[in-house]
Amino acid sequence: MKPSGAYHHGDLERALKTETVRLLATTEADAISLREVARNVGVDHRAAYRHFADRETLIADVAEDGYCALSAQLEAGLAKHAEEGAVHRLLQFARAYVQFSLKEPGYYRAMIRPRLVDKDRPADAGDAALAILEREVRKGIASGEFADDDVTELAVGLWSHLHGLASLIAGRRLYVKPSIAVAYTNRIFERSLRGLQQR
Amino acid sequence: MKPSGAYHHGDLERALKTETVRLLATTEADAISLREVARNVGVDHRAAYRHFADRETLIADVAEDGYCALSAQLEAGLAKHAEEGAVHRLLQFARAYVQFSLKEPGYYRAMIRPRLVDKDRPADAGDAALAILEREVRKGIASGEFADDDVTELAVGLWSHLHGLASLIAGRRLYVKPSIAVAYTNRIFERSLRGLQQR
DNA sequence: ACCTGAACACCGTTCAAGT
DNA sequence: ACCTGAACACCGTTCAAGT
Repeated sequence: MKPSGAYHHGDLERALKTETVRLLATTEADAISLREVARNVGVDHRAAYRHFADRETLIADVAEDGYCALSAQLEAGLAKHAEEGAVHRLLQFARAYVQFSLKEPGYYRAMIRPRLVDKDRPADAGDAALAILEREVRKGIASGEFADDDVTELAVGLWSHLHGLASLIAGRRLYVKPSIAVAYTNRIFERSLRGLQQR
Repeated sequence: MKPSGAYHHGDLERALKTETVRLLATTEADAISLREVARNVGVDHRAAYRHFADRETLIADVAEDGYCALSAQLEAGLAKHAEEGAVHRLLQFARAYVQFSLKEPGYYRAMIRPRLVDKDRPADAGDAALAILEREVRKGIASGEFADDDVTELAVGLWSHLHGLASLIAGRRLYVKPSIAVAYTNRIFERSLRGLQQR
């Protein structure tokens, strides 16, 4: 909190997004207000409109940042398993995804928010993260580990399963002890993955 | 809309829930207000507090009704496949689940809402729907169709996958042409299910 | 029992004005 | 450019009062 009357001097956009993530870590998106975010940053709430079109855009921008961070984590994890087969790499992908959802609940909650409208949106960071998954699935088909089905359909299948698991936990609709959550979800994902394999 | 000044005469609780479902069919939960629901029903917004503790409870009660309706649909579908094996029955389960989410987006949106707190809640209608899935999985293990793993873990795995698929669609984060949505999600679920099978 | 008048402390958002 | 004073039309919720 800053003394009022002073300018924010610095990256207000960054500060507002960071505070939003901080609040989202413990609360759902509809329970936080633009005014509260601005108040906590020490700025009049109308200052936010200089950086974001509206409340929804603020959260959408946070989600975008979150998807970028997730992609980075996914790639970092995969880089450590460069020599492994597709199954191993996808299990690593799942581990990184779930870990991200647990360690960054603020970002994750923004990322899984329902979209209010299906607008003609340009490809976003969420698509980029899904593209990583598609790439790995494609490798698995090329290596003969997976059956030669539609790549997008396979990727969407795995993506939706991870989304389902992590969002049930993030939305408090499924309780899994945090200490075992990664192992638990990985066993489930592993079984799901088995269904893709060549037999 | 009724002329103001008159009593609602009738089941106001039912009327408020029905209107909430109607609004949720096209809008997200945080975009509808208790005042709007009451206004559309032709009643002062404070009348709602006679029936629901607060706005959140209204939506939670709608969700509860939705889970009851879903359970009924699931059982009705399964009843038509009484003689089939567990795999077939679970595919029927998946079809009924996805169909419900598509035909009743208002109920479904209420059902998948994040919980605001993890309170010590009594077993609810959502647990009952999951219990149906557990029962079917148990049958599959008993018949030797599925490997003898932890029943709850297997059921949570399938449940989360259906939830992930249907909620991505309901939340407009995944677009699937409505005409092929059931077939599409069923293929994905079938693959996931394959991972549970004895080999 | 069921409903509302009046009121409170909040929202998101806009416009015109300050530095 | 970046920020705010004043204002508007909304919220959710409570309390005391009407039929």
